[in-house]
This record gives sequence, C-alpha cells and structure tokens, in this order.
Amino acid sequence: MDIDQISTSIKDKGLSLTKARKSILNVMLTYNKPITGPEILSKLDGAMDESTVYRNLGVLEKVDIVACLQLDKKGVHYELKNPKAKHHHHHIVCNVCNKIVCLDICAVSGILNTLSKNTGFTDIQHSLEFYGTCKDCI
Amino acid sequence: MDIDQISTSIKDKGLSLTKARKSILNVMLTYNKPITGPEILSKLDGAMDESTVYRNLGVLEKVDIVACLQLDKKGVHYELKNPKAKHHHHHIVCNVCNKIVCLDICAVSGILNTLSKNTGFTDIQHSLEFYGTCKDCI
DNA sequence: ATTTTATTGCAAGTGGCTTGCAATATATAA
DNA sequence: TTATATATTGCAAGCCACTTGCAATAAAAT
Repeated sequence: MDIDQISTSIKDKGLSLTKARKSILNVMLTYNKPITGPEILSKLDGAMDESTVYRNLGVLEKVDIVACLQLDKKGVHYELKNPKAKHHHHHIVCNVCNKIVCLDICAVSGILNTLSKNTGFTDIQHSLEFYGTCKDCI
Repeated sequence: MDIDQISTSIKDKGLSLTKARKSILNVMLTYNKPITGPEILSKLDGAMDESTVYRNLGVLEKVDIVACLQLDKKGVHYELKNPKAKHHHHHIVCNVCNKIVCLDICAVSGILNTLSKNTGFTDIQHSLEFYGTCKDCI
C-alpha cells in the first residue's frame, strides 16, 4: 500500500486530498502499525494543529480508510485499513514494551450465529485483543 | 453477593473498610452490571469527592475486588468480581441503548496455546467484547 | 478566474481522571 | 480506653486526549 493508492481512495470517497491528510497518512504508512493520536502529533512535530489531526482521523475513519481500536489501558490507536485484502484482524500487545503484532486468526467469527440466537442481538461486531509478554521482554 | 461478603473480602485483603468504600460498593452492587466512573459519581450525588472514587476504584481493582474493562467507544467500565465463581467472561453491548449483557461463553481460551506458539508471547490474557443491536432497539 | 464549499489554525473549552497536601478517619499499641 | 501510627479523604489544581466555534484559507467546481 502506498500514498498514491490511498490518495486515489480518498478521492473515490469524495474527500479533498489536502496536505494535512497526506501528511497524516504518510506518518501512518511509515509507522506501519497501530498508532495513537499523540504519537501522530509528535511525529508531525508542530507541522499541523491538533484539531486538524483529530478531525481528519475522524473523517478517515468514517470513510473506512482508517480503523480505530481501543487497546485497553494502552488507549485509542489508529491503523490504516487495507482496501484490497480483508481487514478484519486482531492484535497481540506486549505488556512490557507495548509492541503490537497483528494477527491473522480470528477464533470468534464462528460463534456469531449462536451468539445472535442466544442473546437476540443482531448485526454483531466484536473486538478481541490479546495481551502478554513478548519474547524480547521475558 | 452482598455488602457483608465484600466487606469481609476487603478486610481479608488488608484494606480498611471505610464509609467511602462501602458506598462505592453499594452503588456497584445495586447497579449490577459494568458502570463507568462518572456514573458512580452521579449516583453518589456529591456525597464523595471524585478523587476518592477513582482512588478507591484503583485499589479495589488492584486487590481483585473489581475488574476494569474498556468497552470501545463506550469507555472504561468497572464491575464487581465474584470471588466465588469464575469471573472470566465477556459482554455484548447494544450500540443503540448501551445495554450491557454478560455472557458465559468464551470462544477464545482454546486457542491460547497455538497463539503462544505462533507469536512467542507468554502469559497471554485477552479482552473480547461484542457490539450489536439488541432486540429492543431494532 | 471566480465562486462555492470544504478544510484549517487558533483559542478556548470539556470530560475523565490524577496528584500534592493538609485535615481526618481508621487501625494498632499501650 | 486512650495515645500513637498509618491510611484515607477532600480540596484545589493540574493533565491528557481530545472537541468546538469561528474566522481565515485552501481546494474543487463552474
């Protein structure tokens, strides 16, 4: 995934391709794993106002270019969604160094029908995150 | 579970049984599902300082009397842990009315060994929450 | 090139906690 | 039971991660 693909995607969604949006997306591309708002801000190093960053994360989330995830005590993280591949995935986070690893398994989707039958809930999504100690931190 | 059981549990853990702690726990017992800090404060209606509430939630969490969970955009929630029964469980939250239902299934524990083998992480915990539309909100 | 519409920066504000500290309540020892 | 030690509380202030209103500016449409 590169900035041109994403630029195209942005225009496809009917959004303007602004300098601010390009910078934010470049930071996220370079970082290449879930990143927090404050981390983005610090990488931009004053080049852009806080409100602009958060407003853009909001619109990019709404048009499905970025996803937003809560990593328990580690707080809100944003990550680029891959428009081609299936995006649904989970993470495992090191409790010591906060390293985040994306996983390609989802053990949960199989039970959604049962869950829906048992609870009466419909249109069910889920969030599943793992925490532990990575091998560098033992 | 009642306030006397919890009081005993508090003393067992070497904590003082103060008026503040009793009030907070009573609110949580009455509410009987995950509750946020601001919700607790509002039910206490000025009877106690904010800092006292959060400090106590912190110590009660540390001694495993309450658990703290992140419900994505719904924020941090606290719930009483049941000292007798196994406490590990997950929730399903209505996106419309925010109703929270506790579940007794965990589809995930089975894969922890595989996950550990694949990632090298050890001591793995997980958080798994479901979101959807409950049948009252369709 | 000009108008329309969307986006930005600035400044101020908000919500959900957290911290330092002196006053007070609870526990322990006498 | 009272005195001393320790833990907890309220208050005031502060902090972090956003959010909002608004006028200035940039991007898109004509």
